[in-house]
Amino acid sequence: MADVTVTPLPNRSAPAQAEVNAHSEPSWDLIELLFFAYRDFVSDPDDVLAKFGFGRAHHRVLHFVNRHPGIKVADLLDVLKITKQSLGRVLKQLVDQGYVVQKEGENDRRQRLLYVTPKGEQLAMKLAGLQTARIAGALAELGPGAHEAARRFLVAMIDADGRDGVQRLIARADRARRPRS
Amino acid sequence: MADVTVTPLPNRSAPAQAEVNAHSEPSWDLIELLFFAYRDFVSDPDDVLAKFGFGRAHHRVLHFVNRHPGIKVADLLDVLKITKQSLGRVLKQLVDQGYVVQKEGENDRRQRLLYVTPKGEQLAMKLAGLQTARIAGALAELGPGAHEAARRFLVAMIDADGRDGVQRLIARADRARRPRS
DNA sequence: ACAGTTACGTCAGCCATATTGACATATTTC
DNA sequence: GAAATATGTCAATATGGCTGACGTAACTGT
Repeated sequence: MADVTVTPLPNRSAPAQAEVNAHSEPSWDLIELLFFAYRDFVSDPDDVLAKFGFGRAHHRVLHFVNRHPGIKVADLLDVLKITKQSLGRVLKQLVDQGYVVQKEGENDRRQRLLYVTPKGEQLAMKLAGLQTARIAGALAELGPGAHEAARRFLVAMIDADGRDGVQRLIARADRARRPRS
Repeated sequence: MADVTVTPLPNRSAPAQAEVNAHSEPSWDLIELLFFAYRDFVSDPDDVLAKFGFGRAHHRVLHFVNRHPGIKVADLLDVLKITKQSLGRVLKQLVDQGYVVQKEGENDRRQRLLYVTPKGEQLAMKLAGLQTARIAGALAELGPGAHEAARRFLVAMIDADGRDGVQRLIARADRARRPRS
């Protein structure tokens, strides 16, 4: 595919964009900015986690357990899109070291519902704080409405069929962590 | 590295709570949306790459060599922030299989300047096309100005000290790939 | 009540990608 | 000519994915 045709496209940093599609010039700027932004975004937590002997995998598990107290193992697997074997390794470490606890489900005693301990919550919140600081710094540089613009862009970047699920997940988590508000 | 000191923070959630480093409620929505959006963003190329026996590492190398014809190995290492040993493995595969070629530097014959072959360019453009399609689809759902808003947000998310370098990199690449415009 | 399904765990092995550290080889620079 | 630079390579190690197979407890439906 793709003759790399030289389309002049005087797309300076001005507003009013070109309608880009697969046949036209790639969106080099956003492709690369996503790469760099995401790399830096995860680097802050990485540094802290390294001191605990943890990695990114632990972060993701801890994060979603913190956000979804009582989440089922199966649901966590679904969110992370990894196998139970992969999850098992990091989850075991988090449990053994007292960051996460497992409780039997009340209705269904096969389930191992996951909760963060106070120690786990502390770490999770610390990591979230780092990422929030970066986000807040970025949004502060931009005008009001930047938060909403970023949110809408990111939502639109998610697979169409997973989009609603993700948004429901986020909304549900907001309620879960704020039981009596 | 920041004592995690208490910071009272009248937290209406359950027991013994939350010390956010960033003295405010975490930006849960953007934190999670970045995770999901980026995961889907890289999944399209991943699927194609798998058919070639390549992975994400190959994609990154191919991408930046394509964008920066004649890039020095040292500069590529700097952009990717990996070690030369890590680069060496994937680069060797790309060279052996005819996606990338190395040429001696004219001024400095120690350098091995990197270029994509036509075959390499074709693959790089195919992958960029997939990511561009996703981006274009997202931007099309949002109003005009969404591209610029996304660009500014992502730039602001990059480490302050790397930001200028990244933007110069992108601008330079735009010129490099468009020699006779 | 029993068969089948579900939720979860675990053992074993493989692969990709990253790391550190040491060393080798040209080549350029001072 | 010595030192610094650009690159390559060998070896060992860690992390975090994967597949496949198997096990066990608990729920579900006829």
